[in-house]
Amino acid sequence: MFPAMRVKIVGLDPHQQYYIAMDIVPVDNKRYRYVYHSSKWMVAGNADSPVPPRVYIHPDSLASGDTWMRQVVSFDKLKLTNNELDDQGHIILHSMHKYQPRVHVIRKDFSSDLSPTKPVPSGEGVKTFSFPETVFTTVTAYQNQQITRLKIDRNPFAKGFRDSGRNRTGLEAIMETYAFWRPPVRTLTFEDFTNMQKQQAQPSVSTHGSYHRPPMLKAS
Amino acid sequence: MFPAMRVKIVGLDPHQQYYIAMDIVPVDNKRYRYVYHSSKWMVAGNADSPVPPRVYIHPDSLASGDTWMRQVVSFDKLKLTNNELDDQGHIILHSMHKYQPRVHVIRKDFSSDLSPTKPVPSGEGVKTFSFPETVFTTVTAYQNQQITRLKIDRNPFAKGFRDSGRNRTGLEAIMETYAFWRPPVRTLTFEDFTNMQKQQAQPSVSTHGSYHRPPMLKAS
DNA sequence: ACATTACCACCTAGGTGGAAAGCT
DNA sequence: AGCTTTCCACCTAGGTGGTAATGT
Repeated sequence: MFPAMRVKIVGLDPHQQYYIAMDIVPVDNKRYRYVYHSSKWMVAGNADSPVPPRVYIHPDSLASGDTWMRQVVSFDKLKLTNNELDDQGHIILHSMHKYQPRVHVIRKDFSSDLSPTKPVPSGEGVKTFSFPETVFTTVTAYQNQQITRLKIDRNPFAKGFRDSGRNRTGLEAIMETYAFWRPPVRTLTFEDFTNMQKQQAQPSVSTHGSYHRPPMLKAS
Repeated sequence: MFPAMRVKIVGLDPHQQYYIAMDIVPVDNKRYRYVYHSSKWMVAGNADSPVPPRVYIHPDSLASGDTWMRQVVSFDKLKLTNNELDDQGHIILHSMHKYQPRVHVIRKDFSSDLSPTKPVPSGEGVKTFSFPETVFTTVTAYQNQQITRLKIDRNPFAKGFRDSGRNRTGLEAIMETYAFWRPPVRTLTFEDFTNMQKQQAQPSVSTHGSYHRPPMLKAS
């Protein structure tokens, strides 16, 4: 998944162990198509039947609150597929649907059975964050030349497609629309976990930067 | 370091956490040179002054006994250098000296301060294994065409130097001398850790395969 | 004389979008 | 017609020994 979600976490108990995981949930029950002349995604019927949900457990799991808070937690190894029979542990999504990634912070002593193929448990000891500006629409081929250009310009692995001599003003115009020229780091805030026993903390969530339009994800 | 040391571990407490680490210690106090006409390493004076010892902590650390025992533990990411000012965390060795790798299994509750730059602690809760057939002589350039050929034939990254059409009988002759046509997996055996409280276990060590001659390691 | 370094071509391994073919 | 798959060139990133230059 590119650009990758990156989060910064504060307020964990430094000595407590946590898993961090991501899943991706449908935004609505619709299927979409892209209409060229209006440059918009339009509803094109009801969603396909749901697929078995999967969870991406961050590879640094299990780690202490201290370890998690000292780094930017990046989900750049998370992979998407539209193959419902996938056996590579990738997250399975339908193409041409809208989705929302969620970040879960799971206290170790709470996670009885965290698994890539089971839904993330919920309750005390699990905090879930989602950022509305990270909603995206899945595709198998890009529908919009501006998205393609952004991918090529931002992703080191697409360097071979860069046209260094091309018009830069057009690019700058895109940057005004798509504000992730650097994929932003989001911040997940907890009340001090020490208080959390008595008082159910209300996590506050702040965001840096925003997607004014959903990035498209190409399934591979 | 190629070929990499690979070990199989049995007899750990499945629920106990362990570090696994490797260090490399001098075999003697001598410096060597290779004599072509006799195809032998000869003593060429006393060893250079020792360098600050370093420890390679296996990247899967910390893990449970269960996790360690389920896999072959490979040290293929361990790197050597002759640069005494190295800041990449590589193990520092003198060229043209003889060395012996050691594998350490360290119970978590025993390791007060395991660090890449501190000697491995010793005592109850730490078991150290070494295999005499893994002694090697360090070089900056290979001294022996047979070693070069083995490296090229066995290391996927050296495929570019393979001469697929060359004489195979010569190669087979080498295989009889150097028995690591596949780098062997060594077995580290513990008495059940559950007994270890009362009775100081005497680890028994078994080896599969052997180096009849030391492999040379090229510093990079 | 011999050991070491710097740079190189050549690999492994894997992440990109393009183009053409295939599917529905 | 629109979406998906397959294969490809082109990258990043990094592990090989060879070779020529450089120490010592």
